[in-house]
Amino acid sequence: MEAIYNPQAIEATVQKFWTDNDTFKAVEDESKEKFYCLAMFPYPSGRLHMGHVRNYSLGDVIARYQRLQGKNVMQPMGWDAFGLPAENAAIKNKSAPGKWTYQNIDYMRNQLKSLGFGYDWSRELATCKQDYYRWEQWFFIKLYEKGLVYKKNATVNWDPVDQTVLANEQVIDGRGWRSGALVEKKAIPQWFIKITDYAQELLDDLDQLTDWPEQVKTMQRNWIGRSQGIEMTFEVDGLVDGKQASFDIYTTRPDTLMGVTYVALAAEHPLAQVAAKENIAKGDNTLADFILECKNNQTTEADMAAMEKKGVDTGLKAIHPLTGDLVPVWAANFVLMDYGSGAVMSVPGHDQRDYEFATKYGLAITQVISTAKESAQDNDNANISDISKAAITEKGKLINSGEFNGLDFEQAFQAISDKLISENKGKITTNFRLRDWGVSRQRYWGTPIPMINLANGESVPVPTSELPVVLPEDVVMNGVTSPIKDDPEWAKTTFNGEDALRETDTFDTFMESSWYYARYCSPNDDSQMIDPAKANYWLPVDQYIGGIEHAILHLLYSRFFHKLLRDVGLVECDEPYKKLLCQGMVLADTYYREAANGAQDWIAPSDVIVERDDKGEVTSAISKIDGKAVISAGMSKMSKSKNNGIDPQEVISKYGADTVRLFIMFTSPPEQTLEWSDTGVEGAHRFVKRVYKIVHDFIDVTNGELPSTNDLNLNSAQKKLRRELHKTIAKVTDDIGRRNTFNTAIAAIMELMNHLSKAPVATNEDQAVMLESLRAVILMLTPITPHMCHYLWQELEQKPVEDAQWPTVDESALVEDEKLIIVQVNGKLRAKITVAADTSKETVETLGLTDEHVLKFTTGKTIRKVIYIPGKLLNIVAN
RNA sequence: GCGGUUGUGGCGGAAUUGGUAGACGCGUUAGCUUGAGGGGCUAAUGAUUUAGGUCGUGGGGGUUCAAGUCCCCCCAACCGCACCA
Repeated sequence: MEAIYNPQAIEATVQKFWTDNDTFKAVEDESKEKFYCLAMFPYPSGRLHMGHVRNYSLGDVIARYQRLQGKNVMQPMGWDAFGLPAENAAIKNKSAPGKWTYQNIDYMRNQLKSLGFGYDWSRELATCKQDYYRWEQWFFIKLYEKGLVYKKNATVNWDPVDQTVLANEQVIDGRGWRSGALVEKKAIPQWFIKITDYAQELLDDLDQLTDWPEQVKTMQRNWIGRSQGIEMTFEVDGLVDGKQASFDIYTTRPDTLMGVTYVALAAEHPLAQVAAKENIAKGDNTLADFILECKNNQTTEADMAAMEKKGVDTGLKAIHPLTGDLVPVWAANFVLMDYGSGAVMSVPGHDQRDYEFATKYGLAITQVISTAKESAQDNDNANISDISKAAITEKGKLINSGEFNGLDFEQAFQAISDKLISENKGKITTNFRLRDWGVSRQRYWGTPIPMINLANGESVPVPTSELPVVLPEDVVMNGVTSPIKDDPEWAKTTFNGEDALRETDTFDTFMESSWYYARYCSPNDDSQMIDPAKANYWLPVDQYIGGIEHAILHLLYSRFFHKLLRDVGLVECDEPYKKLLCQGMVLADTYYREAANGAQDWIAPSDVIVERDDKGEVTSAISKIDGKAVISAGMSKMSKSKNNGIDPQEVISKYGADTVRLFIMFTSPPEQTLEWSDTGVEGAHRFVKRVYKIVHDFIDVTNGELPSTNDLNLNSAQKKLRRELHKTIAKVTDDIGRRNTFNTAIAAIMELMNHLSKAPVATNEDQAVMLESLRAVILMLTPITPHMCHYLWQELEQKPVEDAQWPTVDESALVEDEKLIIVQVNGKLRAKITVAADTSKETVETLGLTDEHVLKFTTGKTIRKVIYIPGKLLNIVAN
């Protein structure tokens, strides 16, 4: 065994061993408990970034730990290969998205291998390959046949100059990123999947997910947004366009119905459009202009919330369904046609947005709810609700509401809905905030939607015998239009002998990522989407790991897809992911200089030297290149735009993959952000070298002849060391297996190592305890630094560590014969006393009360109370 | 704006059930070691102090014998918001 740790040589050798021996090939085996460990597959963007390294290190640590626990582990890997960046890169490089994607996959696969992740590469898949997406097309048709798919008009971002649809991220400050043109809203026909049919089940089944973070479940609950309310019809006074007109409104606050002073319609609402025409006829263009202006509004919720709330009176009057009063009908930019019915009732007295709107436009504000807060006699009046200053949004008793006065929220809900129902003007409904899933994208690099548009305007599915609808890969991107939309020949087809055109839209890439976890169970099956026997062995995924940014959309779509798969009989369980871990982002220092034009010139952290004072506090930072000062902007997410990305490849070649993995697992708990630190990496490297050295020195000192472990007679120092060892095994097992706090597990191993490096190895007993300890240290580190541990285990045991067993705790080693008791006076630490473990409560109290340090604080005072927490703490209350 | 999260030494973080705040690591300081390496080892390291103590977990209040941990109010930063993945 080499005396000097050489990670490059060890890692290459060990990786070859794993490949040659198919170490991580997973085979169904009913006799063993299975463990399916999955980290979210990457988008093949070119190179791995630290976020990937963190994600996959977490997965690999868990997978290897479970394997040492004796489980039959499957850990697959693949590529989320469709998406927008490939199109952008193809335009930039004048290449085809497919070619770029496959090159990236080849490069990144090698990077993953160099990090030593234990994947079953025989299960690798790429979503852009037709043997994958053909089953997605097949499944979409199944859903169509089940009535879960429909087509409707929906709004997209339209770039009027490039004549193309833009993704939200391609719209910057309301303008197209390439053309700079003001982006418009445009309604085009698109395909939707009825996720709302499953809204209740998606909500209810969150309760089954006991091993998911509470925050993710809360976010999903809020996103699904179940509410109970009333849907009612408002009639329009008089005739509109010569006809009777009405519109529907949903509200969760029917108790405030008597406070409605106006109603608001979306600018695109048909009634607003008609009113605009009628107003023009009367010479008033205000409404028409406003509707035109709203065409340029952004559609994202965040933009909507941020923008100024504006509206225009349509001139129409609606009839209040209970009072019969006429209320003005406004068109407003904050009401969206795509949400609900495209109309809202406005209660400025009890809704803050309505309040601001009414104040701005001089609309009436009526108070119909009185709260306890408001009537409280409180002269400080800091929290008193005052209708003259703001809306009262709390629930309370009804006032100014005629026959409903005095009712509370529940009573009013009941009474008002009863009345509306009896007059046939409304009904109680359950509403979901969740909207159906629009899966159409007007882009090229995605799964072609397997539908055919007939001459008569109808759409029909592609016959399954004609699947897959193949996406051509040998294309040229012009930067604007999708190649399959550009090519008039591609869409041409026939249906029942008649000429017809294929759908040229492609699927949202969330479609592919919604079922890949299931395809991994039978990735090469060319006769079916999923092999139910195999899927039912492996599923659900026992541990899923990914970024918190996927907490809502990906995880919700994928839960939905799983239920769809279940309902066509391909899988049995109700949920795809049993346990979920959401890792935090990876941050790095950021530095910049002011450029001449005032912009920030971002400087890579590797080009910066920081200077410190003698307390270790950072005083300044200078550039390595020119020695001049740079400005520190603190820590931010590693990104191209801030030029603060650390290339995993460079760190691996300098320190080895084991060091990178150890640093990442040690520096932060998994769900927190991780701050990159070069000195921290060096610290991790030092530890790896220490472990290597202690095993090397042990083998050296014992001359390869392992000590006898029978009939040992340990002295107290040896017993103490053994107690430390078994305490560490217990802690590490709990930290990795239950808590997923790898940082504290590693800290505990480091602490043990600090004891071990001071322990003697002179006698057989010394060596026996040391051997037991080193075996445990290697095993406990195997999930984290697998290459070194494989090598050391081979040296020590002449066997592959991957087939070893996780160490077990010897309870008898944990028994302590002495306890440290903390003695407090009035809750403040005053003394520490050591007593035999079986000392009685009375004795400890006497010892505590007569301790000289305690007496200093109790003399002249009366002892009021003595609290004893056995074996831990004694608190004396005296005054 | 809405929803979610986070806030502890010079820094990353620990404290799992309300019971010694600061484990482990980084940095810094001092010492030892001819030391082939991005060295090794030993020790110190929250602030303050009259050296008895006192103060200290984003800020303010509260509950308790005891609060980083529980409750109320506030502040700041970060993530998501349906066409980035």
